[in-house]
Amino acid sequence: MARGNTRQRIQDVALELFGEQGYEKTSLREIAEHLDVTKAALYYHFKTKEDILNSLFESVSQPIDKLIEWGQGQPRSLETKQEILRRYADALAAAAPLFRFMQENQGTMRELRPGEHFKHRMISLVDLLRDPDAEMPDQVRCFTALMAMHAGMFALKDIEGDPDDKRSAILEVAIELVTQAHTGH
Amino acid sequence: MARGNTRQRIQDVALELFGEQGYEKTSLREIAEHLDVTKAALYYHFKTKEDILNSLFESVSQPIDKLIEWGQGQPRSLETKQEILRRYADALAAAAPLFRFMQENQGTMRELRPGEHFKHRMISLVDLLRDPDAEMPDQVRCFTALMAMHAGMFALKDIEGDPDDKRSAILEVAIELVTQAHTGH
Amino acid sequence: MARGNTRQRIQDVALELFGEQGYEKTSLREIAEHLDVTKAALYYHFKTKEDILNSLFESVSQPIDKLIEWGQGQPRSLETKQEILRRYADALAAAAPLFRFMQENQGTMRELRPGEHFKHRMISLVDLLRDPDAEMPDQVRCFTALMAMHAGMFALKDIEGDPDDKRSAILEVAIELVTQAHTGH
Amino acid sequence: MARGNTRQRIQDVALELFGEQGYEKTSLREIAEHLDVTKAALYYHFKTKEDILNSLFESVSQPIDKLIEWGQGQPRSLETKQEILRRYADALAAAAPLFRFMQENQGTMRELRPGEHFKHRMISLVDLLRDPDAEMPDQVRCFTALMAMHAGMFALKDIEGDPDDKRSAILEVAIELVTQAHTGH
DNA sequence: AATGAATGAGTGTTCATTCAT
DNA sequence: CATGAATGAACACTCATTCAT
Repeated sequence: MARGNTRQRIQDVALELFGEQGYEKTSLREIAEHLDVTKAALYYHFKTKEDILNSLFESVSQPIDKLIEWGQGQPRSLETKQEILRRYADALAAAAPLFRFMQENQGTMRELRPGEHFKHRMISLVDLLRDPDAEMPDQVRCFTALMAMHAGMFALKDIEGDPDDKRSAILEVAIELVTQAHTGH
Repeated sequence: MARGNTRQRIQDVALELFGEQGYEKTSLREIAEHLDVTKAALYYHFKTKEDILNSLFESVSQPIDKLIEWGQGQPRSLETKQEILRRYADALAAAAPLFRFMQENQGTMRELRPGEHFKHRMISLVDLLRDPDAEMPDQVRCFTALMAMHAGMFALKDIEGDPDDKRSAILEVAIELVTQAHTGH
Repeated sequence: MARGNTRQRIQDVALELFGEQGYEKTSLREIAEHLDVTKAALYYHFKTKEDILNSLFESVSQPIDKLIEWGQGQPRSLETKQEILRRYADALAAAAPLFRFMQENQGTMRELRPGEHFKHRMISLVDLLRDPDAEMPDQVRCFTALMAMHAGMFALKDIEGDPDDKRSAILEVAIELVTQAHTGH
Repeated sequence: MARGNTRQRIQDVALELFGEQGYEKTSLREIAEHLDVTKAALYYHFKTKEDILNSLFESVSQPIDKLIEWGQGQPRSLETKQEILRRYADALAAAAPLFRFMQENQGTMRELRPGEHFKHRMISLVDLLRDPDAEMPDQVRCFTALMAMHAGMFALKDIEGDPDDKRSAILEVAIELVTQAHTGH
């Protein structure tokens, strides 16, 4: 009945519940019940609750790390910056539930390992977009471009319209912001 | 020893701890210990833990409600929209710790009363800024303007620079976004 | 506004709530709220919660004590026994809520002072009705006569019929039982 | 050390303590201490405190339900009614502690599930004994017959005599009451 | 690969009671 | 005659975690 996919199923259910209710408010009992196994079974697959959370980030970390690596190897041109945003939008869409979770649990993330890592990645990303010698408003534009993508992906439900339209509109605005920052107004 | 300021002190400590550790991870025991009173004393002043949180929002709700009311009484001109952003920036600065808390506990807020209220207020605010018949990217610009102010106020610590500079840069970018949306490119 | 009747009002509300919810499940907070005073006010009028309960029994003790005294001064005739039942029925009706409370809180009563007292009174009453040398079934009849009056007064709600009819029917059955016991079949 | 009998032991101790002190006044801590386990262990076996109580009633419900069912399939003759009382006496004796608990916690029972159930069973039982068209005193006799058995089983400690004698005397009186009701005086 | 049974530390909440004012 | 403020002890319940089987 139960094959070697239990680990994966735990991750799926955990992501779903963490996203719906938050990390703290989701208990291992709940996860276990959703899977129709005992709590102890979870401990066969993961050492702690935090470990389950950590594991969820492993899959999403790699694409972003690669994106950063790629960006660092490119010329700091406008085209590069725009491409970074496009690729980041794809990464966001590919791991939407996890980003949604992070968005809603920023506080919890702050004191967890993956939170630290993610923060560093975000800083690296912003650093690829901004020019450290530019005026403050241009710095803010780059920063805002990323923030807007995060927030927009999930909080735009309250505005009517086709989801794909929204997503491409967000990307358009983000690119515009970075372009303004790059060209200097 | 016991003066009439205990209620206020509870609110102060609660805001501080909720902000630092999140609502769920902050226990009433902790709050009580910080105040050197017993947990039961908290219950003399507030009916539940959630009640403490609710009370924190009462002070911040009024200014925003007034701002919305003011905006609804104004012509939907560019000047009005810019003034709304300026006033909102002030409200944000005046209740910074609470906004920071909300930013980091979005998930928790979602299922609490003040969260619901706040969401409605945000929608009302966006509605004052955007033109419902405009293109999607313009809608996104208005939405982004507000989001940027929220996120920027707290997450900009990782970029060096004078806090006041940052704040005014954020406001500048937000105003710019709304201006673009208003003028139609 | 509040005159010297607060003590009485506390007793009234306490009797009502103790009866509805039981002694243990009724908190002083509840009583105070019903009266629109603070808990502390209750302590001005009564030393403890148990004290409130005790005070409720004072008014009902006297009539029963007098009944017992009266019975002990009478010849142990059938007429006397029947008259005891009649008078007891009146006492029961006069303090119905309190008897109802006792009926439903026998366990709690057992370990409280008034419970002890009441038990002694009941034994004295049975002793007035029964002949200690009679056969066991006759003893049981006398005992049952009293029990029936207690239980019947409150538990007969589930049978349709006029309350007065029920009460007089109960008394009739009780008298019959005691008569059978007295005459020896 | 840990065998599969813990659930049963919890029930045993709970019945004992609920009976001695009442349901409300018995804490889970106490039960746990009597068993030398932690409170949390109780929650492995039962979902709530009320659940422990409910479980105690499961064993006693069945015999009474069967008795009612049996009675409903019999002719409404005097013999049937007498047999019902006899069988009910046996059920009472078999689950004496639980009935004693109910007797002393009528108030608590009133608002609990098993209390509701039990009340319905009692009504069904009385309905098997009484003739709904009979005079009120005859109805009362049937009702009293059952009440007497309940009360008598536990409250007769205060009269000297052999317990078995008492029990059979109670049954005798109960049968007599129902017989009078059936024959019409 | 998983369960059954349990734990220790904690949670939010309620209670009867006290006492200075 | 009463309140405002507080306490200490308890309560039902939940949690992440452990470990023998």
